[in-house]
Amino acid sequence: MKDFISIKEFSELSGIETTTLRYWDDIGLFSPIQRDPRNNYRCYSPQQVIAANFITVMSSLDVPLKAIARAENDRDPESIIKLIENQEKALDREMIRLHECYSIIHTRRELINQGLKVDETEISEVWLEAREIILGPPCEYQEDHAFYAPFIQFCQQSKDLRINPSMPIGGYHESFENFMQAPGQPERFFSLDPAGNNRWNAGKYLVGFTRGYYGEFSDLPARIQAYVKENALSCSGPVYSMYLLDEISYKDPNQYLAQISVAVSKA
Amino acid sequence: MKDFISIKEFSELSGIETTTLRYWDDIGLFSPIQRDPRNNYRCYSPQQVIAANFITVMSSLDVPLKAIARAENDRDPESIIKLIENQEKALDREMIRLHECYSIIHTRRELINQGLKVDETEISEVWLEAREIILGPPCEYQEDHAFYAPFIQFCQQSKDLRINPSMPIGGYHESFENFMQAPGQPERFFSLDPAGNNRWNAGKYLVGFTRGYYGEFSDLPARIQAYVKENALSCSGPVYSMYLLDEISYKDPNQYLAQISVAVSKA
DNA sequence: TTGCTCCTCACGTCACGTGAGGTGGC
DNA sequence: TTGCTCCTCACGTCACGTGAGGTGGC
Repeated sequence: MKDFISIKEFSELSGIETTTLRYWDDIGLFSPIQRDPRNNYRCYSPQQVIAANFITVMSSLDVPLKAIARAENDRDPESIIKLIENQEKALDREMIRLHECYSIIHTRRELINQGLKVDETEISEVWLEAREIILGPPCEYQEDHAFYAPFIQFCQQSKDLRINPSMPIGGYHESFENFMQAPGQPERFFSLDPAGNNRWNAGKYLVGFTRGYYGEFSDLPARIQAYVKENALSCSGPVYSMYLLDEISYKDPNQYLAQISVAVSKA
Repeated sequence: MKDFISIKEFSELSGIETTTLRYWDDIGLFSPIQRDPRNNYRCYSPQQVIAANFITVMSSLDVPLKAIARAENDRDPESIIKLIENQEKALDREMIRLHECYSIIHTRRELINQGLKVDETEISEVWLEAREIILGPPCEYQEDHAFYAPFIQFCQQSKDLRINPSMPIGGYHESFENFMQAPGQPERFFSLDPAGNNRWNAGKYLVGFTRGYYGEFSDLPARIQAYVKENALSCSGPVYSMYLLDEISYKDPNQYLAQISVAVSKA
């Protein structure tokens, strides 16, 4: 008896808005099997829900309606298989992308959380776990010693390497002496990246904090040196500087929070 | 020296189109740190690439620019953390959704592939692996015996159960006798779904094919019965009917390809 | 006549993309 | 003057969402 259902019933059955169904009809993507000759109402058959759901799935995967319409237009199995195969590949890529995005924002959140918990005034010796990083090439500074040019180079390079350029970036000095000579001009830049080509080794680090704009560490280097002397430490390894709180978290550059980590051992 | 870079340089550094950068500026989401007073050119600082990349990541995750702008507007760590936390949850859900979509289109593709390889004229005994399914309630037919009403009920129910309604749907008969009495009116509907509440058991099945509209199996039931007699088989278990090729693959209902699987054992 | 569902048509929305026409410094 | 980069402004695009005004059968 009830071979046909109204647009509203079909909408409830399929979960697709009536406006969407009308739009699909307009652009020739998906139409009711007939119109009521009396009042021009759209008449859907219940089984059409199968095709409609398929379109919903493809559309929810960001396949343009035109591409779906093309396949629906020839409507032979080979076209549909091709459409699906392309989408399966796209889905694989999308999964990888989402994992990357997750790791980017998750890392960012962890840094901010750390930044909020930190006691900025204290310098302390702590054990840091290893972290994968991308270590850039040695920075080539111009006469003005500004880090703009090397910073741009590093960003450019990680973009060219198709490495994700959204991971937090920090500065690297090979030795404590080098750091003390020019704290604001790192020898290299690095980026926290699980897909890194290098690693920030686990070990004991002297960790201190300071507020201020990128590369302006105020009296922190002096405070660290004082601590080193007082406790008779030997600063063996590299120095990492990075921002736990930066322009993403604050408008005012004076609030940016830098963390300096110096690899140490008892003298 | 070069503290500022042009919109084009910033675009190349960040990988963001100049049109997008202008749009972000227009809506107050992300602006250059200043304008050149001489010609009103936008002047970006290289470090802005960090914030811009963060916006790109969030935007690529379908966070509305307005939501990003709100967080960017107060720009305190707590707002950013909330924004990220929400997005992490959304990402978890999105991953699950993508897996579901993958399984939906992959299943669909496998059915179509099977449908293309099949010898439609032959009835054969084959071993079928187990499959997870959702088995609907017994169908309640009206006087007209049409399967529209029960079909709608099944769709509605699987929608209410928040089960994915895009998996292929088929018909189920508890016994071969029941199937032979009304091949086109299944006792229940089922849906191929890895998250199913039931299963299509592994075992030996008599499998045959026929072309035609949903529920119209032509002479296939008779051919199956003839085969059963001839080979002295006993049809123990349930009968599953499903469409390998349906309205998603063909315009013409006469081309739809049904597969009937009857559980059998040697008499 | 009233209510109800449906119809078409026009315009709005979101995040840009695409010219059109104009400016400023070499 | 020419070429180049940049500017604003208007309009187009995609997949709808939102009324406005009208129709047909109870």
